[in-house]
Amino acid sequence: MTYTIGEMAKLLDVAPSALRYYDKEGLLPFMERTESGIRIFKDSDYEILKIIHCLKSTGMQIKEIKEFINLVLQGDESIDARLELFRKRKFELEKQMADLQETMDTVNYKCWYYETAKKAGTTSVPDNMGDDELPENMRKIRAKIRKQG
Amino acid sequence: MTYTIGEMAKLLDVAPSALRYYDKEGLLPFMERTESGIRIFKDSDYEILKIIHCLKSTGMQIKEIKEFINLVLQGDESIDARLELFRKRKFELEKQMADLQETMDTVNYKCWYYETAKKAGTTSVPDNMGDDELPENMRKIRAKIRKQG
DNA sequence: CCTTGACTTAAAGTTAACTTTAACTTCTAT
DNA sequence: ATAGAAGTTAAAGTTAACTTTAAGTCAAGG
Repeated sequence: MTYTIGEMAKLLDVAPSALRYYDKEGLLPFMERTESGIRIFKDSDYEILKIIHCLKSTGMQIKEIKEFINLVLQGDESIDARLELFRKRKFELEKQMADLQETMDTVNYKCWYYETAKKAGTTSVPDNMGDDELPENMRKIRAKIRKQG
Repeated sequence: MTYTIGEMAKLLDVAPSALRYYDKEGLLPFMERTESGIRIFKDSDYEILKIIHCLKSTGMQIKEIKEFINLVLQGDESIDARLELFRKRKFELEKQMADLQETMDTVNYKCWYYETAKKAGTTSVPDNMGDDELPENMRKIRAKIRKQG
């Protein structure tokens, strides 16, 4: 199956200009064209673009992704390097997930804080609660946010 | 307890220039200064900066965070609006976590893929595996990445 | 007193990842 | 045959969130 740039853009929910940009940056080394110069996207290009999206989501930049594409072009001799690359991405992702969980903890605390303030009609109620008055699961996170010199 | 801009920057692991930028953008409405004009950061500023960091992590931009600060300045009458804001951030975070999990699934698939390729010495081994030869937990994700027209 | 490091400002510069524009060509449908 | 949608390029523009620069002031130690 083949696709025009507009069709592929829709499949991936990106702008055609983004796909042209990726092509220009060398991220699509197997791109084919019609005689008249129009890009022909194949299912294999879809797969590459899915991986590009994945790598972008792990925090890699276009330049770094291009280096990965260069590894792909080296064939089987770069299998080790590519495995290492994905293991590193996995490690980065784990950090990102831990960070996001911390953010979620803080947001949950703030939801509790404003729910409590709403019931009381004033933020001074949650503000002045002692540690012993807090729900148990809110104590650790409040301590993290607050600084008492 | 009070801090200079450099001390606060170290506590938060950001550059002093970033704190000046936040101040200029109106994110630190309770900033005090010495007579000679030097910023005095208090523990309450630390807390605000922690919340700014949290909101940034949920994907909010500085402009939007400033609107939140404006709500804070309105006092108790904006409790509802602030609660709604944090509930929305929680919703956004849940989407982000789901996206990150999808990315992790793809990275895990690629780790398996290159481990298999490494053992075989060639990527054509995992490439040509039928669905029935894949580890069970890799099937769904490979189907998601692949497109067969 | 004097040096040195840290603080101040306004304004300009940086960076990544696209997007937009302009001028043009090609494909599709009637 | 022709209109209009969609494709092409190179080059310039956008945006956010800072950072850097330049020129100057302030604070602490010897």
